[in-house]
Amino acid sequence: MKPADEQFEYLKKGCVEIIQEDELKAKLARSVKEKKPLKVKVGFDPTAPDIHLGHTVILRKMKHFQDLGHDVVFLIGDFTGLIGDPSGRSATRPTMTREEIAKNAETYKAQIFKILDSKKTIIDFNSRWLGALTSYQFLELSAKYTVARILERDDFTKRLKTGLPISLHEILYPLCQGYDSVALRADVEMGGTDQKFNLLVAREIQREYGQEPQVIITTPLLEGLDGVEKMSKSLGNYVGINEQPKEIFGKIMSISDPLMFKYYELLTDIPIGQIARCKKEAAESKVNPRDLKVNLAKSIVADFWGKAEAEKAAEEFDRVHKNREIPNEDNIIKIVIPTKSAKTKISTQPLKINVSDSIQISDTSEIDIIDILVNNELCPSRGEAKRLIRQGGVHLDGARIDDIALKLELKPGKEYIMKIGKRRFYKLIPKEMK
RNA sequence: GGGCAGGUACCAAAGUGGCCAAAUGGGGCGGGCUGUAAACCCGCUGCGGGAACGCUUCGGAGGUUCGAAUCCUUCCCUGCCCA
Repeated sequence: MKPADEQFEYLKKGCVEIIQEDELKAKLARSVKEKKPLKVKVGFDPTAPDIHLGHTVILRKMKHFQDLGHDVVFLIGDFTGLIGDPSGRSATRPTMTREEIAKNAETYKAQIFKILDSKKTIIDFNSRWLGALTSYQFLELSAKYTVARILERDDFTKRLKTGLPISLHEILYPLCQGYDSVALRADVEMGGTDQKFNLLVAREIQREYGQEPQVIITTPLLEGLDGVEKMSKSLGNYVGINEQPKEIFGKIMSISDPLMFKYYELLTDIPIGQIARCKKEAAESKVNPRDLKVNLAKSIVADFWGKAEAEKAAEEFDRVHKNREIPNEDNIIKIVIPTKSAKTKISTQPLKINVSDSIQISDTSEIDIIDILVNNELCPSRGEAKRLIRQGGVHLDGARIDDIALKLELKPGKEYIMKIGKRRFYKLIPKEMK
């Protein structure tokens, strides 16, 4: 094990706040002396098994603890998730079954080990102890804190002021999270800066239960693609780490220039000094910001998919967006269009084929363009399909389609490339049916 | 328990008997432009038919009316004040 002060410096990098620094130093020193690893707790919501770049900031920090030989607990808040997170709006959470939770946990595992060490990570569920509390014990827990102190929370105060509802169970949320730390005997808990309140409550709760309070470490919140809100799945401004390379690449390319530098800081290992230099050169037009963004996108894709995939994604992006060409074969979704030869007599009944092949067969081999769009779920409704065509968003083999009543005559054996919008490509494959 | 204010489309928010499929903003989508899926500009944004039109929408259920998001009854939900 490394000396305590060395560990401290390593861990401090990239954190927003450590409460208290001295306590962490003391804990590290004791850990070295007694050869006993620290227990580091980080909680995750069971309902969002899509890990995105925002999560990776803290996952990287967890990895650092692992590298230093400490025990990292990846805590899935299946109990707290059920009672609802106060930061969520008013939407009632659907009750999750045990199976769903287990399934989400598996999804987590499949993703987090792209960053964390699977051998060293302890995965736990807080329903294990919170679910086991008797109502008597639960009351006991709620007696440890006061309403006024809970309402100090900025989030609650705001809601109170603006007249938004706060449910009782939301008030209990921080207490439950605090009890997690008691149950785990956590030495350290990490979370985003938005978690600071909950993390602090946990310290109090631990004291109440006669434990040494945990050190809390907050990590920066990553802004989402919009550059305004924090990255979250529900806001749709996120990049999932399980997304396809070209998707990750494209999403990164869509961020604004100022945001790009923040991402450089939080999502790459490039030293701060070098980032500052790039920023300066971009401002002086010595470097094309686009190139910097390409490098960032490549670096992020490479983290999850490797260098080769990153290069491929970059080439693909250029092909489609810079040069306006047709994407690589692998990135075109293939749609089989059933047709029939004009001679064959056929009933007007739609044939039962595979779901994706649900085109209705017409009496001639002509097919309405709108049918193709709607029946294959490329558009949610006929109205929208028409709108799309009217606005010039549909191309077939490079030619813009401008007639909403257009009937296509697709010949079996040939293939057609259909483009919807700027970046959706489909290959239509007519197939003769008996 | 009493009083008051509210519940409108994906979200926020106008609309208080016909001109309301419902202003506006955000979001989303399409087009243009661009180093970019950025910024900016333009357009579209309930469903169905090519438009005229029809159908389903304004918390739920009933009712008044030729006609209701708008009026009445009742129920559910939210906030504030009083107890």
